[in-house]
Amino acid sequence: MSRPPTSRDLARLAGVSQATVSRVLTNNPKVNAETRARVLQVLKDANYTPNALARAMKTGRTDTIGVFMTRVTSPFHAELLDEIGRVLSSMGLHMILWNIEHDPEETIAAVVQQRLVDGFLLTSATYDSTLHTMAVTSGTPTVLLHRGIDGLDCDQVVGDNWQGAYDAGQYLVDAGHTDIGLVTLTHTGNTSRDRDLGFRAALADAGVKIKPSNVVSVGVPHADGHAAAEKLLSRKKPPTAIYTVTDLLAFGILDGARAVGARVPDDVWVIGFDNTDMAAWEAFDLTTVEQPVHAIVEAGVDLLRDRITNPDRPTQVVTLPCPLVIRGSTANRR
Amino acid sequence: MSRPPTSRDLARLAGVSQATVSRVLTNNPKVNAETRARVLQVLKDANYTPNALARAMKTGRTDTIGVFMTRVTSPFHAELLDEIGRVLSSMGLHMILWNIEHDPEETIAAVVQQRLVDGFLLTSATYDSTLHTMAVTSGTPTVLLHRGIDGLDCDQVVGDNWQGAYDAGQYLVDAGHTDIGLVTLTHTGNTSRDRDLGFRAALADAGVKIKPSNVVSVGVPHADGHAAAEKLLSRKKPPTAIYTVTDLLAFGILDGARAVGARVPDDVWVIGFDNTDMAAWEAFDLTTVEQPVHAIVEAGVDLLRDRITNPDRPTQVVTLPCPLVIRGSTANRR
DNA sequence: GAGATCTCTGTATACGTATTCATTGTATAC
DNA sequence: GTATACAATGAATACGTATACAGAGATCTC
Repeated sequence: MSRPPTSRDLARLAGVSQATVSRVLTNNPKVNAETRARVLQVLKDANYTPNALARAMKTGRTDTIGVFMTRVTSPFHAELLDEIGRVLSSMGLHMILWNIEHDPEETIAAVVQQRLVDGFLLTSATYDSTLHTMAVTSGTPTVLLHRGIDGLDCDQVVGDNWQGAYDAGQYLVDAGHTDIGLVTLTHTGNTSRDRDLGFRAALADAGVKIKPSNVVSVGVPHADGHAAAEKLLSRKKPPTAIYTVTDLLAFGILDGARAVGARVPDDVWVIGFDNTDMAAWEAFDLTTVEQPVHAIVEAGVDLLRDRITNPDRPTQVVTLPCPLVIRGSTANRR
Repeated sequence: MSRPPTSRDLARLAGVSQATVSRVLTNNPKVNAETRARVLQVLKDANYTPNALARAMKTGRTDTIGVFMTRVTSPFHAELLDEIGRVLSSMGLHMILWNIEHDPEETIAAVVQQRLVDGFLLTSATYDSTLHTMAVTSGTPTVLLHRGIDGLDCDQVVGDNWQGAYDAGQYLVDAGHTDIGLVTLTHTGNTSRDRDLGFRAALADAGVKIKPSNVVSVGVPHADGHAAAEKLLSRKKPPTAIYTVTDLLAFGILDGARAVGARVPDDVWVIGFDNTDMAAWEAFDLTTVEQPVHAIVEAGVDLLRDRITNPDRPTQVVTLPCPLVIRGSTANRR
């Protein structure tokens, strides 16, 4: 129990060379059926598992994927992480998880160089971070998931945030809303940007002006949505609908509405973005734009594995549709 | 860019032997100050990072901790994971995350043997799983976090679930409740068990009987809490308070109450367990027993690191207090 | 029946680092 | 002045695996 048995130990036990044991382990066809059977039996009896480090050092592959994420406690991110774990595991891959908030830049830079992983999944790329460029220039296979970077020569899988936001805007306009609140994020991801721009485009196309005072830029937490709602809804003439760029903010907005006594959807409609599991809870019953988490992760991991085996193929950007999911936080009242 | 530079490459560049470069890297004092400076300069210029695999193979340490968790999307687990990531990262340790639901038993067994990690943090131990025994008998340093196993010879850090539950029960009894619902979990963790037993003990000590029909056993998801609440509250004479063993179930119960038109706390009080961030949201405003996540993780990682450097010290079980946090889902009405 | 082909196995080596051992040069002691 | 300690470095090796290479039988071809 002190030292795990090595392939050499087992070779001795089976009366063959270490090379033959290794051949059995790697399913090398050039090994006699009887020999293979005998070796397999010995391996099984000894409950042997190859040393992953030695194997990785020799083959250059670790069967491990590095995942960079932020704010795991955010419902959408948790769902994304869960899905990534599920998909990687189903392919026999391990996952090392780094949190962009916690891990200092130099740690990340070191990791990118270290070849600890066969590839990276970046889920939280922002324009003011250098992580994605470090990853890409390191030559390690990398896929941007969920958040993309326009023009970056790197595989990317993103939702069609712009179109989803556009649909949400159109839905509000079609329902007759003209005084509409917009709660956006201050940070610089492509998601929040497109979810902002697409929404504005829909309103502009319909000739609906959005008042500057109806636009609030906030941080990511629930409390910020709460504060934004209080600000918007405690005005003399509050907007009749509020759209925001994440479900988490929408939950905050719903809570803020509760706090100031505004009824949803009677007094104000609320629309979020992500369609997290929680959006379907009675407490929120939130109309929201769905992100196809499963499809995004599936496609992303496929791209990554493909690139690992085929590093020189041209990069690819996959965009997946984000359908509007209508629930009780909005209601056709026209 | 194709092949990362090795210590041997840099040794040549610096005009020293590979051994000297290695000594510089490991802060070996037996190296001349000038030589060290020259080597460091070369390392820096080349932007060199040691190959983690080779280093791990030689030293037997990977600076990586394996974390086993389940249902990352559950709010409490997400918070726990986030905290674990923060603490490990602050100590320069990487984290490999496995999900007990997704990863098959044999994968886990292999991992435990592989020496891929310096130690394990198990956060979801249940009595009907064999994971913890596999980990412990493998000889790899292991700490049980959050969920413990009574009598297991293994370091453990858990909240005082029994006492927290007892306090919650006493609080309800003191407020005059006599018809109390209890929503428990069907699975076999020590957490749900103690949160059940402690609560019952408080009621028993106060001479309050708990009707069998008031006890519902469910699975973990929100929907199960929802269903349980509907069942309990749609009776002719529903209980005046419901206590449950996780916040997630409590959220479901609150939503179920909403669904059947029961007002909280006017018609029914609700108490959860965990004090997740969400419990403080207006939508729930949940009275709940706090789990000291930060302290649990901090203590657990300390124990783990201690055991890694000192494998033979006796095992230790740390129990941390779980205070009751009173919010709007209950109100003193006597 | 001799040469050729094929199947199987063992020997030797490499991955990149940390570390033991031996060696050189320098300083110290007498 | 030699003997000894010490500081600094290089050469060699080991971690455990995968694989190129070579060699030994066995089978086949004509």
